[in-house]
Amino acid sequence: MDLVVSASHRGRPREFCTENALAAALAVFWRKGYEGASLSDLTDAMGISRPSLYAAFGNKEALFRQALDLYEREKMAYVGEALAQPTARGVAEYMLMGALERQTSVCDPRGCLGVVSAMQCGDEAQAIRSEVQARGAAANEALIARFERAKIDGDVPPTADAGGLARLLYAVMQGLAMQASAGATAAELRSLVDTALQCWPTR
Amino acid sequence: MDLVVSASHRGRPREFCTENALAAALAVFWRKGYEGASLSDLTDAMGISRPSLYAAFGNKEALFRQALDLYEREKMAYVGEALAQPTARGVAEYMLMGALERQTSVCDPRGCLGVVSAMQCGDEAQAIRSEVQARGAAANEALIARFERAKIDGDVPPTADAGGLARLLYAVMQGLAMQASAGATAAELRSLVDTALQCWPTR
DNA sequence: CTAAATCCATAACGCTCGGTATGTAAGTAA
DNA sequence: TTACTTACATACCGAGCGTTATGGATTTAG
Repeated sequence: MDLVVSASHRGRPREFCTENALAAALAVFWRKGYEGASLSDLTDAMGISRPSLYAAFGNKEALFRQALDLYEREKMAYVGEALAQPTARGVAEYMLMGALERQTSVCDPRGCLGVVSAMQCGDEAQAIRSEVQARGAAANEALIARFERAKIDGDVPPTADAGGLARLLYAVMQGLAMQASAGATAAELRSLVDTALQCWPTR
Repeated sequence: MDLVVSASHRGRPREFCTENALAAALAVFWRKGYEGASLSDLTDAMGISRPSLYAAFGNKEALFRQALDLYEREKMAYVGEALAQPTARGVAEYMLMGALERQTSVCDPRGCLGVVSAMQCGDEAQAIRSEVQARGAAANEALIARFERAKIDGDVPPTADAGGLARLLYAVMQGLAMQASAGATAAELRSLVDTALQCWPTR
């Protein structure tokens, strides 16, 4: 049990940047999903060999989890900002506009890593599926809590269903991601978001 | 080129019912998606051997298409009925209630065969993905046309965006299917649908 | 300079995949 | 019965999967 974690670089130093490699892996998972991304796809995009991948990241599942962390940290930051908006409508606006901006970005893949990976049903990927679904459920819970608070704030009518509003908003965002990855144009996605915001209550 | 299609059963008759076998295959595809369903999964559920499957249905892709036809014919019939409703709100109500009923059925798998299969990204399954997306796009176009007519009927305000309404409704249904296959309870799905209908314009 | 440690490259492992060749059983038509 | 047609059962194919064993290259520690 060697617990020496000293950063003294003994032995040959690695020849690639793990952060860049992880970003490349994220792009592959994002485009193809967890099971759709083969190790050859990953190593090709990362520019490293299979043993290097296993030495640096553990295995495919661990690599995916790290890519998912990076994705949430860098690409889903707007969700946290949305929850901090002062009104329920502001939350919905920030969420939908953030999602629209993300889905119409020209440099990132279409679709949502969480959405595409949560739909994978392979027998072996059940753990991944559960993990992604758990993270989505946590975000949904945060949305519900935010709308509950909005009821107290008088921000939405006290008869409103906070859980229903949260799940509806979440469903629209999931559908937005699906239609984006199905090839909808930016104008079509924008019309979807605009209409959703026109329909959103308590303007 | 033997064009004799006479139903004279020459040779050994097959020992299984193709309709039952196709229904069993549909259940497997529905639960696991196109790529997630292996030939072993399919033959086990259908109770037939691999060569029998290929003789009766062609190959895995052809089998999926036939299962998809069966699915649309038997499980998505409510979409056509929805489009025939007299008002735009009636269309939305019928669509969402039909989807809710489907997703909360106790005898069928959760989720939507189209949704789960459209998210498969494997290199080989691109044709399947395109096929499913094309069918979804056709349904979306029908929805758009229906809401355009609703504008003429004075059913929705003339300033409304028919395309936006159609894509929004479609997105809510996609999100509903996703949350259903992610394990949401019937009550949660019902709250989603109820809230969506409360938000729907021109009540 | 030697020894230990760490990384890279190649190739292989066992497994599952979709699809098929082969031989036999079961039915009809003469 | 005899010939022919069709379906079933078994076993196999080549390819791709995630993972790892092996050996050489490159660095630091003593």
